[in-house]
Amino acid sequence: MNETNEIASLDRLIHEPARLAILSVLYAVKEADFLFLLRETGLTKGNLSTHLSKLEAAGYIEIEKGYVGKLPQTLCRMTEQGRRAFDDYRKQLKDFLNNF
Amino acid sequence: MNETNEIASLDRLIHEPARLAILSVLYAVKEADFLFLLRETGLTKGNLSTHLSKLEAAGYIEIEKGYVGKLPQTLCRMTEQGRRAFDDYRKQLKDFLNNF
DNA sequence: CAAACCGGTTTGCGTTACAAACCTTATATA
DNA sequence: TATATAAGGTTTGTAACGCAAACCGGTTTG
Repeated sequence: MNETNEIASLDRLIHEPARLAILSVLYAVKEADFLFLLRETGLTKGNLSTHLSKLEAAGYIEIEKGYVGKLPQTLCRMTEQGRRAFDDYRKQLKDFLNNF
Repeated sequence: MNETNEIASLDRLIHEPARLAILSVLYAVKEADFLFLLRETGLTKGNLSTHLSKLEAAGYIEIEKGYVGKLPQTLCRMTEQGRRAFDDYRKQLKDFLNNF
């Protein structure tokens, strides 16, 4: 019935600005390492690390740990599930904005 | 420079879905009492009460306590400051969505 | 071989959102 | 007249959260 009410059902995992920033990057590039995300989002390392873990736990991204030369590298990419969730989220937001 | 990065600067007081629901109602009606907001947002009483207090503390809404007959009544309306903040928030969101 | 650096993770802490419990006054019931 | 019950909110308790500082294993530099 009430459109504005549906805002309450927003996916809070995505709604968090830090995660929104991460997902925005991953949505566009399909693969990004930790340091790239760090620069792109402006988050601190600790913060980025925990947000990535949450997104992974939710099944929204995949994390692949490897090495580049002798240095560790954390590679991230969005899953199909993540892509769908992000699409849905943006649609909800768009619908919400259209009420004004 | 980076557009997606700006999502980090979203007003978190407004960004919270419960408060977003409250503000959406108040933006439209200009004056609403506690019980109306309760029905309209679907929040619990405790929750609504604390969110209203936060919005008031931020200067985004005004709260006027009075009586209707012998029953207490809490009347809420958006301030100009709140209206501007809400407008800004929506604009930021809209800009964000336009990146996709 | 110590110090600084790299790529992250974990810890500690203040803040938050939430609903249950509670409060005050008013009305209904027995 | 006691005593539930309801109305309209507020306060309390608690688990989860977001954040940056501190930390960690390994590598390179001085």
